[in-house]
Amino acid sequence: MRRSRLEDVARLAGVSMATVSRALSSPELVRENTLARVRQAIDALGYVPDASARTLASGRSRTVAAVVPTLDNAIFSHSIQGMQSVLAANGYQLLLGSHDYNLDAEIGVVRALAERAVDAMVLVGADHAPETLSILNQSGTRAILTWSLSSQYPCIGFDNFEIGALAARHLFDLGHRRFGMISGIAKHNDRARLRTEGFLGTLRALRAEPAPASLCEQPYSFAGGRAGLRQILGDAAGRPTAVFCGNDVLALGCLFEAAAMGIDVPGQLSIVGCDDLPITAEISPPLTTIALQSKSLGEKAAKALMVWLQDGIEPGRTVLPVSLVQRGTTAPPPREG
Amino acid sequence: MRRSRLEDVARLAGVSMATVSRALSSPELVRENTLARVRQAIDALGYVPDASARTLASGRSRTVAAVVPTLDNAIFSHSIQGMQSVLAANGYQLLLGSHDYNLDAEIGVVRALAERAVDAMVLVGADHAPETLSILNQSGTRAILTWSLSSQYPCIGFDNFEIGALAARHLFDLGHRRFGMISGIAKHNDRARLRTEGFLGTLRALRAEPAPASLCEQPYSFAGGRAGLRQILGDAAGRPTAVFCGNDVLALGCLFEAAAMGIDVPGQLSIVGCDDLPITAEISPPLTTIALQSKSLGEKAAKALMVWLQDGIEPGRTVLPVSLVQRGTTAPPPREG
DNA sequence: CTGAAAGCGCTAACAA
DNA sequence: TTGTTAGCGCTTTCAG
Repeated sequence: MRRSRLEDVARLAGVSMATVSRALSSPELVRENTLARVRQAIDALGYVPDASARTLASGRSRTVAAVVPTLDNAIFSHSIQGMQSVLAANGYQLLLGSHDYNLDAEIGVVRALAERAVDAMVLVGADHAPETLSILNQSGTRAILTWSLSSQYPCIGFDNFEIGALAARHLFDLGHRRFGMISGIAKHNDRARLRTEGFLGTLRALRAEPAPASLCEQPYSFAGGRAGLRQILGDAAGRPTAVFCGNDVLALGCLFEAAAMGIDVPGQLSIVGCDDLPITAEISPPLTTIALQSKSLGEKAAKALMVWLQDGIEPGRTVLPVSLVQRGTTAPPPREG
Repeated sequence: MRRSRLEDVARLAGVSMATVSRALSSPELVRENTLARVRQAIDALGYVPDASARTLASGRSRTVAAVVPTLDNAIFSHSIQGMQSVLAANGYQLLLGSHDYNLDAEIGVVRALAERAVDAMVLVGADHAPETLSILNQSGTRAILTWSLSSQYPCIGFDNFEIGALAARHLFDLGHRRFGMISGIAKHNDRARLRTEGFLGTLRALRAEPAPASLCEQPYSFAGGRAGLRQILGDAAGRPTAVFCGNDVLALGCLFEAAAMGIDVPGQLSIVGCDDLPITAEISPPLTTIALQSKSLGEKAAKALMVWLQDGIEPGRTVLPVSLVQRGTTAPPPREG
């Protein structure tokens, strides 16, 4: 028993294919009575429309693609979850791709997705291979950048420089003068780069720039945070009293390592993270972090996309607020002794 | 300048459309020389094939859909990440849906996805609305169940009853005799139900079944775990000395609440979780939990799907191993006094 | 090894 | 308000 088609429904309902098509996509154009007959026929046959035919004929796929570095980080899975809800509520589906922080891999993912004739694509960050952009261009796929800000493309994100600056000012104001930073891998990642620049630039202006030995890059994992702390604590001499981590996962790793090393937090060492993952408020001591609201980012990006696709209004540049949440891992530095 | 089509490539290369089509999907059927000319034309025009046309004509979309309760739980985002990698490596794309643990919402999601003419669908659990199954049936979409086991459908998952049993035996063997359980919401969730049954059934056989007051259901969140502990600790009289939580998020919430209440873990209370999230090994005390390997589940499900789609071999019923990892939150019960 | 031609199932003018 | 009809861009027999 083969899958039923529009024609079968039309025959059973005693109307034309066009009417069934309208009943499906613009019911307001069909008389009440006819509509009922069509719906009955659809139920009776268990008719399921074929999206590829619909896409081919209409030129719109009602599908949006999102390409993220990884789903293993809660901030991305949360923002995807937020996007997904909004999209589904508008009858759109989400195609997903990931590239594990590799912009060359991203090219292939974007190409594969562009072939799918998606109506729009969501990318993370402002760093992309030229080829990625040209594929988007040649296939005529609309794109929106998230997490970062851009002057060239529609975007919705955070001021990552300001995030670093916020951390710097908070720690400086507490009285710290010797700083360290554990950044994510900066290559292929403008968010990581800008946070570092914001942190260091602000400290420089305050005449408190850390020594290069107090800076390091680590992969976004607990292990990375642990290794980072060990690395920047190298020599006991100019040892930092405060460290800013590129995100909460690094900060948590750093905190765990401090505990393992018997370093009191925040007594001997202050730690600031970024993202405000739910767990950061629960552990002990709770983590001082910079709140980003990733879920809201996803929802807002999806909403902007819906407006773009449905009303043709291209999204501009939206800057989402960031704020430092002081909790238990920051305090004034220990007295020199 | 409009997007170029197969016909444009054919004209430029001086061959027929059929040859270009073959050059793309079965290059081994085309003479070396011709192939080169076609490839050159493709590059020159920046030709990107249209997947909807290809899908309509061939009946295969090279797209797989996954429907999960939520991406907010790391176990699902990890398994999706695992699936995604395997799929991408085989030239398949992943369409994503979620329903927030609501099986009625799942119907709509599955319908929307089935319309997309996906080649196969991955569902979570064995609990599904009859309508969900009939949509899959009528649209001829192949489906595989994950996380749970089923005798009716291809599946790859865990023996959730055994998970509960494992926790029960571990705690009983440590000497505990008064037990509590904080389950996830069992409605619409066979995993939660079976874990509870495994736990209670095993204790019953050991003549140590907990009182109903020591059992509760909570949403999968830290707040749920906290509320759960407060609830089952109600009366100090028959207060449990050990509690099994439906997953690690609940267990973590439970652990946080115990800390807040000044209850020593594991001195006064033992806690067992399930999932083995990375964080459970890092916090203090580290959580005793049941390891599930969610990423591997996703990869294996995707691989089974690839075999099904490419070689026509329907996957059977795969049971993935589970094992209890004893860490710091379980110990013998306190001495009565 | 290559070409011609018939659809795949649906939408969107245009007509009625 | 409804029907007729011509494609959408590609794959795939079937011939040659």
